[in-house]
Amino acid sequence: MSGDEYATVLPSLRQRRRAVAIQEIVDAAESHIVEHGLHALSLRAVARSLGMTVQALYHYFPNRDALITVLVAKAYEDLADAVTEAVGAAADEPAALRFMAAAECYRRWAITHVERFQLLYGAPLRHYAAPAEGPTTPAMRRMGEVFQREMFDGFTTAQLAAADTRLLSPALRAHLEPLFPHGPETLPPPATALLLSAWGHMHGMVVLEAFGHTSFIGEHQAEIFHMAMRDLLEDIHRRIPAQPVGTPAAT
Amino acid sequence: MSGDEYATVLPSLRQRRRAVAIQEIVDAAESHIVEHGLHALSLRAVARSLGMTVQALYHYFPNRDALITVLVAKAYEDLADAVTEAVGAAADEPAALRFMAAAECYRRWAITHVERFQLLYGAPLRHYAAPAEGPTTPAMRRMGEVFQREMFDGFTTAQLAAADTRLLSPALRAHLEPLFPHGPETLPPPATALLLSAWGHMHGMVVLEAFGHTSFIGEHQAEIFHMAMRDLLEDIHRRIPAQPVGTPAAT
DNA sequence: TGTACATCAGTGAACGCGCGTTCACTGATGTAC
DNA sequence: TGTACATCAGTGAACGCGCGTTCACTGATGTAC
Repeated sequence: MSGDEYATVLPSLRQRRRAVAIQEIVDAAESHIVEHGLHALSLRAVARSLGMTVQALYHYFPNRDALITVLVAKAYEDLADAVTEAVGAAADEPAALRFMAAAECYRRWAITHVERFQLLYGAPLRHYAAPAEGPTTPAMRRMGEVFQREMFDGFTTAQLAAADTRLLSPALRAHLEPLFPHGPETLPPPATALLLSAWGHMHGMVVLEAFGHTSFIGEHQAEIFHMAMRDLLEDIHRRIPAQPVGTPAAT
Repeated sequence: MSGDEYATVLPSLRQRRRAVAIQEIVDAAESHIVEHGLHALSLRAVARSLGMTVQALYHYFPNRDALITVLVAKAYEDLADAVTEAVGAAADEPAALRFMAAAECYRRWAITHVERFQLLYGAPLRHYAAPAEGPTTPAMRRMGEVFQREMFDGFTTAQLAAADTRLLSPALRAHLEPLFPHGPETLPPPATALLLSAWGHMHGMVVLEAFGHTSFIGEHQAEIFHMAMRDLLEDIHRRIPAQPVGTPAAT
């Protein structure tokens, strides 16, 4: 191995400083959002809180939207990480409890990071248009797969394919079919529909609470959410037909 | 009746002009939101589209927030009106269909008026803080009562009070008890919890669709929403115990 | 190892923009007598 | 009915603000020979 090759592997002083600087900018931007609200986010504000001039930021991000794109991506990652970790921490529990842990974590993350949650699920930003990167971001997909796994744990693909969601139109079936490839298997359309409904349910309760529309419930939000999620899981399981005798269930 | 009293009843020319002007300003603001997005709303923009100077607006609204407050209130009213009307149009149908009509209408209004829906349920606006006017605005309450009526149609208060939502903590029961006075009766806490869960479910699916987070489903959003709402109603009814023999059901 | 050149991080100065809000003023509408 | 005054809708001019972005420049870091 020659020195040249080292050069391509070991980052130079400049490269390391650059990485650090980018990290600092992103961190400062997040702190600024948390402290002053999403609407107050601007390149100038970030530069100010770093003790730099605005122009310097243009060495790291070509424009404001590029910074926001990074913030959005990171927020998705952090949320997905939190949910994944919550499920991991409950790995020894039954699937129902793992699902509850994931849901509670989704809620807690949203409540704790309202501003960043807003960044993800509030109204689209001022002039910012997210770069279309396929149906969902990788992080969203990751999180979706966690919920999918815990919600449908113990059911075979055949069972899921037979889940009662009344007449799924053939067109809808065909559309959902390829959406969720998941390891070797595919999530059958009826289960995809149930998953979307469940996501909507969870997300709706969380978004109403996080954005202050259910403040009249006061401190009992957690309890109502918990109850709703437990019922949700139960109702979904009720819509999946029982295991035909002799067929082994998936893990 | 003297002329003086007429004067207090019949609006003067100035008063009529003023009413018209206010109406025009509000309309222009709404059009502007629809055409240029919520983020672009400003007094100057509204004045511009009316061919006025900004300062003139200050004769009608003390500041920007006052205009926004009116827009928010009107959006709530319009949404509640739409839902009420949709239910009215299905007055002859069974309650389940009336509920579906209400839900579909909620969704349709949100999709059709994304920007105004954003005004209500997106992230809170820039520096705007809604004037706290009790737990909910009258319009929200009105809409809530419509959903409540159709969801729980045919069940007695006693039945609703016995709805299965597992252990509602005594504190939560006590908190929910006085929240929804409704005619002579009160909505029992378990039913309130179910109503909130249902609202979250409906709202979540709508908000995800309206803000573009489920675009990968394409044109089948309506079908999935419909299915989810039908299942929701069924599941909620399943959680309300059957009528004890001999007790007449409420209408 | 030293030297010439390229790359990069940062600054100072400036651009043009749209914003909410205030002030002093004019002319029309309304009111008291 | 006419007159004096008060109220109100609107304008012109201006305020100070924060914003994204560009340009020309300096000094430090990296690279080729």
